[in-house]
Amino acid sequence: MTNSHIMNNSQIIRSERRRKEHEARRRVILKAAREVFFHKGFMDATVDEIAERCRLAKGTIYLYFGSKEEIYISIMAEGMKLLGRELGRLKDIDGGDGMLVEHALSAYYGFYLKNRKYFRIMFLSSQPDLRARVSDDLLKDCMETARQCLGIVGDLVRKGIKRGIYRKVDPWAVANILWATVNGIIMSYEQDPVYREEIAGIELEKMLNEALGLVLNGLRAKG
Amino acid sequence: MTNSHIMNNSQIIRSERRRKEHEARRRVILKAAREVFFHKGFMDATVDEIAERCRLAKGTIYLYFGSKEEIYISIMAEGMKLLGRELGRLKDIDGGDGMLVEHALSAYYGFYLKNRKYFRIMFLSSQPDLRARVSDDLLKDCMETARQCLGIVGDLVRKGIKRGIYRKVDPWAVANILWATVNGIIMSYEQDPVYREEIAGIELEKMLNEALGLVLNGLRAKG
DNA sequence: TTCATAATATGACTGTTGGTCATTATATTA
DNA sequence: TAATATAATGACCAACAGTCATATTATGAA
Repeated sequence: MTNSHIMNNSQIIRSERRRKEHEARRRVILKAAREVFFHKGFMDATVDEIAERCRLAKGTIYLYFGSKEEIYISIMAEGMKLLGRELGRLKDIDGGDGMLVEHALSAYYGFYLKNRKYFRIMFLSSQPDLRARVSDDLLKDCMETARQCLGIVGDLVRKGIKRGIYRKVDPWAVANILWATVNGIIMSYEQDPVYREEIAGIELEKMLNEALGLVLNGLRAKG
Repeated sequence: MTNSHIMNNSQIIRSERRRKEHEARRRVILKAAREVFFHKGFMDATVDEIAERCRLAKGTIYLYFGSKEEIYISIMAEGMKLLGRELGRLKDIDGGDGMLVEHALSAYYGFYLKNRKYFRIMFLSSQPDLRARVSDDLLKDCMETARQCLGIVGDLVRKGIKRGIYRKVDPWAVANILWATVNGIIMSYEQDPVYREEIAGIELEKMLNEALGLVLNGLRAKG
């Protein structure tokens, strides 16, 4: 008696292969989508162009993703994981040179320079009408990655407090504030680089450093 | 001999009336658009619905605005002028109580509570594909208003430096940093209030206060 | 008042695009 | 080899931004 729910060995192998093929297709689609979205932005990109670029029919795309928005946010999820890996390297920084949060900012800024385009997605992802067309699972996944990134920054702050470099603050709150500050400044500059330089008259890197300086000054334990 | 370029008195009066009627129509359209955009967001709103709401034909809308995006950003421009007026009240605060930047944050937060929806537009307006469909004049107008708002904050910082409350910093840079910080934090919370509370576990107002506290601590002259 | 002309408004129409689904092609298993 | 399950296709549909030929209204002269 064979129960339809129980698979034999070769069936397991096969279904495993299926899963991998499915993953591979997904990646192929995402690669094409990344190129198109990075080049055109969400609004001007079309699913047809993504399909064309990876030589699949449009219908096939929708076998792998629920909506244009779902593809878009999946790319953001990728980007956040990339950032997470970069920040992960900071885990065993010990702050012996008195620098802790500085390394986090530096890593984040480095990531920005190499992966500017992901930030556009991040900023657009705050729009509720876009989020409405993205699955809860994917959104949760993004949030979890964000939480991990924030956790790394928070740990650095915690380390600094233990070492007496920083005042006794809520590391978690400070991590969130640092994160938001940097994003806010980057958003200001993304807004429109031309006008922005006119308005602020200060280069992004200098502005970030000034901001960090200010916050750090407030953060540092009084000598 | 009458030159077609020269108008007599009644013609001038009439053309003046025309101009006012044109302005009035614009306002009517903007009011309807604001309602629709605030309710549905940019992507889910339709120009047809805006037209319906102000009882005009769609074609008429396009006599007054160049694109859906132009309407959207016009609403943002309105919002920024509103904010400018709120901040304008701070101009003759003298800081006798040792509070300067605090008032700016308080005013900005108050504006946010009353006019949340404008922030969604602000965050979306950083997308280049959207900006591409907005006239340069309108974008310049927005930037000018932003500059004025920042100027007010910058003046408060300058005042604080003169009074010896704050360290000698670049008031303009600090104004930009404060502005960006608050926007960054608000964006974090707009991202998704539910998840965000889960992640940060801290209320927006508390977070803003902590951020201000940190920055102010770095800003304050050492007693 | 009447008619000609200019200014303004209209909504049917067009092209584009996100998403669907009946059909076709391919792989698997008996 | 035939039957069945799985995956891919692209013609099709509905929705929507934006257009433009036509209709309506206001203006000014006679």
